[in-house]
Amino acid sequence: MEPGRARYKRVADDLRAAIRRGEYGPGDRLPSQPQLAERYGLTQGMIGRAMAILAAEGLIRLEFGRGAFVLEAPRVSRHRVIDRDYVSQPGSSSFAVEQERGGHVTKAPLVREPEAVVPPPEVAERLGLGESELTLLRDRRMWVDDAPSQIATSYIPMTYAGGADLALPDAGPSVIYGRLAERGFGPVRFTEDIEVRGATQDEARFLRIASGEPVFEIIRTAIDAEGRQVEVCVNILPALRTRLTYGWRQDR
Amino acid sequence: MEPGRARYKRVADDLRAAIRRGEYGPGDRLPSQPQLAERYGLTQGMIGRAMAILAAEGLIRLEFGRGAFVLEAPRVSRHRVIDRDYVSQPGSSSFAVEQERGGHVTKAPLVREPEAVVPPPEVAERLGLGESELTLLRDRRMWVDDAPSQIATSYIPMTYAGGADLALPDAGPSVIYGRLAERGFGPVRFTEDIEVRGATQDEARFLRIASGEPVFEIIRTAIDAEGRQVEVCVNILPALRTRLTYGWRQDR
DNA sequence: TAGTGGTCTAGACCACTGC
DNA sequence: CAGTGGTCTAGACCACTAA
Repeated sequence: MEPGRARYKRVADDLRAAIRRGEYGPGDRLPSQPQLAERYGLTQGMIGRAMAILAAEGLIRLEFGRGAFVLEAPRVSRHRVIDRDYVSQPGSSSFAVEQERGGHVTKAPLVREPEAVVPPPEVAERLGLGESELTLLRDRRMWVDDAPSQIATSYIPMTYAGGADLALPDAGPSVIYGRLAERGFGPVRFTEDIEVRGATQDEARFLRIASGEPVFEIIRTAIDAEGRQVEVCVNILPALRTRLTYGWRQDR
Repeated sequence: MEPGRARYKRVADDLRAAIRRGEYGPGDRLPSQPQLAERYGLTQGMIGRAMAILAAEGLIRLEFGRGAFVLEAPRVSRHRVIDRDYVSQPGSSSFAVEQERGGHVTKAPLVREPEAVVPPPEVAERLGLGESELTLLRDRRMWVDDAPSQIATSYIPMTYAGGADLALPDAGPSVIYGRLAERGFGPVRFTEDIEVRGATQDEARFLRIASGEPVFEIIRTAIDAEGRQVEVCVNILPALRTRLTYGWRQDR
C-alpha cells in the first residue's frame, strides 16, 4: 500500500482492488466495519469513511443494519442511433421506444400541468430568448418497470407552442414534435450537451440515489429547417447506473 | 434545514445552496473550518467532512494550508458533430482538431511503444475477438495547453493492424483511419458508449483530480463497410470538467 | 509563526435489521 | 436481543502555506 496516503484511503484502495479482482463478487457482503477495523488496525469510524468512498463511486451499497454489498450495477442503456439507415422518424429513437423494444414497461406522467414559465438561463441561451421571455414547460418523471429512470423537462417558446394542444398530459416527444411539424416548426437538427454534476436533493429522492451522487444532465436542443430553436429538453439520469450510446455513419 | 438528516450533510446542503445562490462566487474563499465549526455548532472534523462532500461534487477545491475555494469549473468541450453537412472526412471531427480550432495547442505523446496485447474483456467483446487473440495497443496521454486532458487507449486487431507502420509514434486517429482505409478496412460506422465511474489512482494522478472523482469512460467502436470491427478506442476524461456534445440531422 | 486543511483515536450513542 | 451502519465529540497531531 502506497505510503503517505491517508490510511482510510488506502483501505478504500485495498477493498476497491479486491472487488475489481473479483475477490468479492456482485451481491457479496463485505466484512463488517468492526471486523475490518481490527484487520486494518483502525477505528470503526475510519473504516466507515473508507466504505463511504466506495459507495460514492457506485461500487458498493451500504444498507442500514444489514451490511455492505457489492453492486452488480446493471447499467440501463439509453441509445441515440443517429443513422439514416436505422431511423426514419424523429420520435422513433426516443427513450420510451428504445426501452419498450426490450419488453419493458414505461410510464412518464406529468408532474404538474404544463405552464408558461421563464426558463433558466442555460435554456434561454440555447433557445435564443431574451430575459423574461416565456416558454411552455412540461415536467415529467419517467419510470421503467416501476423503477424511476429519469427526469425530463421540456421548454418550448410560446411563439411555437401556440394553442393549448401541446399541453396534453400524455404527449411524449414524438407527439410534441409531430405537432410542431404540423405548424411548420418540425425539428430536423438536434444537439445534445452532456454534463455530469452532483444530484440535488430533489433529484436524488426521485432517482433513489444518494444526494450528490453524479447524474447526467443532458440538454437536447431541437432546431427546425429554418434554423429556429424550437425546443430544449433537459434530462437528468443517474450517471453511475446509465450507459449512453451514440451511433452514426460517416462515409467519405 | 431538513431535520433527521445528518448535521454535517445539512451543512453541506447549506453551503451548496449558498454557492448556487451566488453568495460565494467563483474564486471566493469559504470561511475556514474552525469558523464554520463555531457558526454551526459542530467540531472542525465534521465541517471538514461537509466540505469534502462539496469537493467531491466538483463545487469547491480544498487547498492545503490555503483554504476552500469556489470553482469556476470552466468545462472543456468535446464535440462530435455527426452531420454530413459539417464533416466530410473521418478524422476531421477529432478531439485535437476541435481543440486547435479554438487556438489551443495539443499534444498526445505515446506513453509507451505500441505493442501486441490481449485486450480487456469489454474491448475484446466489441471487437468480436475470442480469448487470448492479440491486438495492437496504442496508449496515449493527451494535453491541451500544458494541462492534462484525456487518456486514449486504442486497440486494433492484429489482422487489420498488419505491418508496423500503424505503430508510428505521432499518428493520431485520422492517420490511423487513413492507413486502415488504404488496406480496405476504412471505418464508416461508429458507436460510442459513455459510462461514468470513479477514477483509478493512475487516472487521477494524470488528470490531476481526486482518486474516485467521476470520469467519463467513452468506448468508441469503428466499423468498416463490411461490418468488421476494425478498432476500439477507450477515452478517459474528467467528467466534472468536461462537456460532451453530439449533433446530428434527422430529416423525415 | 499562525492559520489552514487532513487525519486519527477512543469512546459514545443512535437507528435500523433480523433473529 | 445482538449486530450493523451512521453520526458525533473532544482532543490530538500532522503537513502545508503565507507572512
